[in-house]
Amino acid sequence: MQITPSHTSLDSMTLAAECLKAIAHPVRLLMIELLLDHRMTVGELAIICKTPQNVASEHLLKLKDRGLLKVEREGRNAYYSIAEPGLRSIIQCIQARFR
Amino acid sequence: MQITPSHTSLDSMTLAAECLKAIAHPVRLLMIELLLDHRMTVGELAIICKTPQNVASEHLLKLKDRGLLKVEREGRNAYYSIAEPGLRSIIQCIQARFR
DNA sequence: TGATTATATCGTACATATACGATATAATCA
DNA sequence: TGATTATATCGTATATGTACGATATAATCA
Repeated sequence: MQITPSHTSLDSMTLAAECLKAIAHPVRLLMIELLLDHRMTVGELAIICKTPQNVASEHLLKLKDRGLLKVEREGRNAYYSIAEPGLRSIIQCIQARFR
Repeated sequence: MQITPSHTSLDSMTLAAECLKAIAHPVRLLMIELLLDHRMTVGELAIICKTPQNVASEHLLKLKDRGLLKVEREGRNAYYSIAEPGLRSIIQCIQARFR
């Protein structure tokens, strides 16, 4: 009988915690929720989330750096979209609890 | 057609973000995962999570203060258990992605 | 080319989170 | 009662996160 969790257990918890920390911000949650519908530019997200352009950009880069979002550049626009499919189910859980 | 999200949208995102922040820590994630099976004392959780007693206590109090855990005192033991049922589905999503 | 637009980056001030050691509280035991 | 055990709390040093203003980069337009 195993009582003490394996090392991989705490390791995977660390990975999961890093992902959750990236999500755990009101603006970033709203961005993810919006991007689950369709890709959007930094400017669009900034306006909808009522946040300055550079702050929106920093939030999006943070999510991208952790592999949760991806970006496609077209001209001077940057379209962000979901890169991590698992986000949908997590957001669904959160919506089920907080709406 | 509504483009700008309602105030309640950002408000509910703030609530959700606070909950996620509370969860977003390797030790607290592991604690929640363990408590989904059955209640445990501070000391048991501290040993299993390989963390000092006072640190474990602080993590548990943080989760309790946000309504995610509850505590039952019996003698000099404090048994913590899940208070927020929605935790189970969130942890399941995380396990599905990070195991 | 110069102006405008979209996005990214940088430095920084401030807040929050975390871990730690020491100690307090409170129940139980010898 | 005094010692032990389980838990909680406190002060603090350090790290991390966040927002902001200013500015850089890079594409497009007149």
